[in-house]
Amino acid sequence: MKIGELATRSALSVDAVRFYERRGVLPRADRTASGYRMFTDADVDRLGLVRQLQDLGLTLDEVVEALQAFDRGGATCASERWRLEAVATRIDERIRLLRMTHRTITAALAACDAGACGLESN
Amino acid sequence: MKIGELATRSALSVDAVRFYERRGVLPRADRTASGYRMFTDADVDRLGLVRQLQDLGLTLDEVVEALQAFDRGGATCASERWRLEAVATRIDERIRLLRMTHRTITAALAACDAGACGLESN
DNA sequence: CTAAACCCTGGACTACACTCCAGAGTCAAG
DNA sequence: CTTGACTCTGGAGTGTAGTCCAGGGTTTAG
Repeated sequence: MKIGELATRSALSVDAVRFYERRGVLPRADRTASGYRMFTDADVDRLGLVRQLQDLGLTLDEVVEALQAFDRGGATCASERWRLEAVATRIDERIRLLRMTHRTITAALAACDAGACGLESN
Repeated sequence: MKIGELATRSALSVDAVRFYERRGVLPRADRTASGYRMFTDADVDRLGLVRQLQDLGLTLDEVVEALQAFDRGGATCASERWRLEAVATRIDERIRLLRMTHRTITAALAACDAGACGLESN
C-alpha cells in the first residue's frame, strides 16, 4: 500500500509516517520505480505497537530500541531480553497505577451519587 | 511545607511546581509574610493525581479541567460528571490496550525461551 | 490530455511541558 | 553577622514529537 493508506489505517498523518521512517521507527520502505514508498500490513501492525509503547510513556528513541530488541528476536535474544522484560514490568506498574486512579475517580462519582448532587439539595 | 519539600515529595522540580501553579494545576499557594509559598499534604496528593492523569495521556489543560470537575465535587456535580466518566472510560480503554501489549511482549519472550535463544543453537 | 488526487524532499515552524537563568530577598546554623 | 541553602519573579531557552509548507513529479479517472 502507499503511504496515504498506511497513514489512514494507522490513524496517523502522512507526515508522521515519514517522520517515523526518518527516526528509524519504520524500516526504510521499499520504493516503486517512481519513488513512492510501499508498505505492508506488517507496517500497520508495527505502528500499532509503536502507539502502545508510546502510551506506556516510552520516548520514540526508547520505542525504537524496544522494537529493535523485538526485531532481533531469536538472534541476540538473550542479550535483549531485559529490554522486553523492562517494558513488561513497566506495563504492570502502569496498570497498577491506572487501577488506583480508577478507584479514586469511581469514589468521586459514588460520592456524587450518594447525595452530594444538586438533585434534592437544589 | 515550602516548595522544595513539596517538589522532593512529588518527585518534581521546584520549577515544575511553580509552573503548575501558574497553569492552575495547583491553586495559588498561600504565602508566608516574606512571600514564600506554603503547601500542604493535600498538594502532594494532588500532584500524585496529576501525574496519573498525565500518564493517561491528558494534556495539562485537560488535567486542570478534570481536577476542577473533581474539586467542584457535589456542587455542579451532575454537569461535570461526564468529565470524570470520560476519564474513567479512558482508563479502562488504556488498561485494555496495555494488557494487549503485555501479551504481545510475553509472547515474544516465550518464543525466545522456546528455542530461538542462542543457548543450544549457538 | 487534463484535472484531481496523490506522492516526493528538505527545511522551517509549532505545541507542549517543562527547565534554566539573572538578580534579588530570606532563613537557619555556627 | 556571615555563610550557604533556600526562595522569589519574569522571561528566555530546550527537547520531543510532530506539522506545515514550497516546489515539484506521478497516477488515475473521465
